[in-house]
Amino acid sequence: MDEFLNELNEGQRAAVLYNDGPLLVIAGAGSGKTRVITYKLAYLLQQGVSPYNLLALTFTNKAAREMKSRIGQIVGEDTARRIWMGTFHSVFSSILRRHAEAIGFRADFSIYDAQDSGNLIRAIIKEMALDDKIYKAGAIQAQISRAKNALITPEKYARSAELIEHDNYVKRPATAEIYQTYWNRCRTANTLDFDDLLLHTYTLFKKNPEVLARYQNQFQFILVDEYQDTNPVQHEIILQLAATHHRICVVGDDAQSIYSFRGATIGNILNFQKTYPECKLFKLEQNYRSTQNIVNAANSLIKKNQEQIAKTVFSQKAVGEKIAVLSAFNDHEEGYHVASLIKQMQMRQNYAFKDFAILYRTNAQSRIFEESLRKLNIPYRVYGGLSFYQRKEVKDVIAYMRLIANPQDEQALRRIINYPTRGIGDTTVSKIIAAANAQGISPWEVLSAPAHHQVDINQGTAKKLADFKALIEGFRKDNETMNAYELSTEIIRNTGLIADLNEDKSPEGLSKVQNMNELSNSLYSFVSRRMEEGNEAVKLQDFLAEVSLLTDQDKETEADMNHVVMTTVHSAKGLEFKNVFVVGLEENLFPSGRIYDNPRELEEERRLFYVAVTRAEENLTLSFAKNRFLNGTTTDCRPSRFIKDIDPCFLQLPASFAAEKSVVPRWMQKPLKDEGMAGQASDRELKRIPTASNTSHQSIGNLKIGLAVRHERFGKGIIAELLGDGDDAKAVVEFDDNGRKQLLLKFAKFEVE
DNA sequence: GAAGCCCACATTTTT
DNA sequence: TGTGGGCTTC
Repeated sequence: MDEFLNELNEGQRAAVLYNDGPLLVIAGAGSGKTRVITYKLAYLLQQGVSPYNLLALTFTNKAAREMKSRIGQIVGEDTARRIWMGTFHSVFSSILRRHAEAIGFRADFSIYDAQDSGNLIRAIIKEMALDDKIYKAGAIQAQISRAKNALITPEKYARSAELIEHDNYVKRPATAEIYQTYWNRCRTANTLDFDDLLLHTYTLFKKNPEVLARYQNQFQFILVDEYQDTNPVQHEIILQLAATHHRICVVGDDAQSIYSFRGATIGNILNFQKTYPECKLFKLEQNYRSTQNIVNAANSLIKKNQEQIAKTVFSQKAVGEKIAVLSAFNDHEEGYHVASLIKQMQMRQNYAFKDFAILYRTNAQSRIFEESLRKLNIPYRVYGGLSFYQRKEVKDVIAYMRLIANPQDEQALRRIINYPTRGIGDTTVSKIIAAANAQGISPWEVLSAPAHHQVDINQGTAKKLADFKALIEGFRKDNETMNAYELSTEIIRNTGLIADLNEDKSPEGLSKVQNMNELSNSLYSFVSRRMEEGNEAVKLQDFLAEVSLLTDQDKETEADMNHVVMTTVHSAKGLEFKNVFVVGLEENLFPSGRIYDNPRELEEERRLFYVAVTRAEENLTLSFAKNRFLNGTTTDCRPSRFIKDIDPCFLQLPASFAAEKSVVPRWMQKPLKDEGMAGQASDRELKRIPTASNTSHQSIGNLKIGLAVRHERFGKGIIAELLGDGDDAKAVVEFDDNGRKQLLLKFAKFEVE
């Protein structure tokens, strides 16, 4: 049964077998980190440790789930399921629910997501009559989050000379007061935000030694994944829990620390050996993912950073191809190059579409690649952007659930008190909130008995409030007997939510209905899964506890997907692809233009690029454009310094690509402003051909007259005419439902049916 | 209360 | 360019 240990290399095995004290496992990119973690936990279980005594913290629910299932294959599902494994937030939120009273909350507290926090902060700024041009909600929110991550409560904040000075300096002296108000309001609303889940855990342990002792005793062995991305509170909680036995294993790669903007401190991993002087260090340096060229190029790149733990990552795979560098005249050409290369490699080298990824620094860059891929009929999927759980229609349903579970929830109340419309306007809501604030109670309490709380409203409004209250109370009653799925069905039907959406016949409206159905399905599977696991009554509260901490990353991926993946480098962490295109490698884009000359941030950007480079297994292509349309204007761009950071012996500017460039269809190019610009373009083999406007064509690119297309807004249609060239190229489409429209190809959002 | 208009704004986002 | 928020108007 120990044979799984044979599947490990020497370094991995050593890291798995050592469990007598603190250990730091530095796991280079592609070095089999997950394997080490899963085998270590499996090994401990085999050694007779109870799953109940193991705590494993991951950064996504998905990672936890995958690891559990792999451990399950070695030691059995039942055992694996009992391990305390999950994200910091999910593990500690369940601990907090057990001890909610100790921190002054009730066990049914709700969780504010970033949007809820932002809305509340915006409301507070408004209530305090501060200038929202100076007091930007986002900036205040970030400041509060930073404070919480650094264990600074509002009281501490107000006492910190340094912080006060900082706020005065940035002309936001009221920040401390906003923080305090925000804190109080969360308390009244019986809600915690993401940062609170950690900060209150820390406080719970600090103020209640007997509670801490219980968990110290329970968690005999603690393992933390992605340690390079932990923040100070997380680090402190780990120290608290491991204080008695020091059986703590942290795993990570300092070279892949890319979340400092969210409070992560690379110092946690860099200084781990100082925190625990008796700590053993294990380095996993063999990369099983990428060719030698890619690994060596990545090494040469990361060497430019100062802050790092020395390591020598190596690959024993083939030397492989050199890293291709593509230069494009502009962003559109870059899109075309990448798309046509993908098509070419897919056809000639037998790659599947899912073997390709396009990675960029900012989400906004995806659009042009979408256009280019669509034009070449390449299936793709864009990851990132607005997540499922952040969609309005989904959040609305969840807001009802939250209010039912916890009527004090101010943000949930605000969201739905007048949606669907029931005649309770802003004036009334403001009165209620003002009264609630004045009396230090929740808006729900005021709303429940307006007359008793000095709210001056007319009879009509009072009736409407009473009806709303009755609606929610009715659901609360249902919640006593129904399971989460049944109740959600009631909510969707009886509030008029679905009726409201059904009014909207536009494609957007349809997709909202679909999303609501998807949410309903997810409730159904949640309830059935929990019942299979032996729970009898699966309540709304159970679903909420989980759903508040879910992200799109946690959604199951379709098994039969075969599409090019497009995503930001941040979200690509942990993924791997045979062929990777890292695009937009220009100064002020990657590295971001916002870092100015801050060397720390430059190093983080470089690590980000390192993450991008190390996603590739076989082929890596870097591309940049000389001109790019950014924030509403065309700007000149220079190639990123990061390209020069890679030792040139691993790079290649292949001449063969030059031939491709002349094939760029004119309608994919941006028009050149004048001959001078055209001259600049000539070295890119981009010939300018005088454009005749509105010439009729039989076909442009893959578009032909008579072809069926589907437009995002206008629906299905047939191409009737193709006109013009370059930027002026248009398709005249006869839509089934919307008649004849002339669409500029440059912008047109349609795909070939 | 909803639609329409104007203006400011524009990294990254595992929870 | 595009989006989201706030304000105006009916």
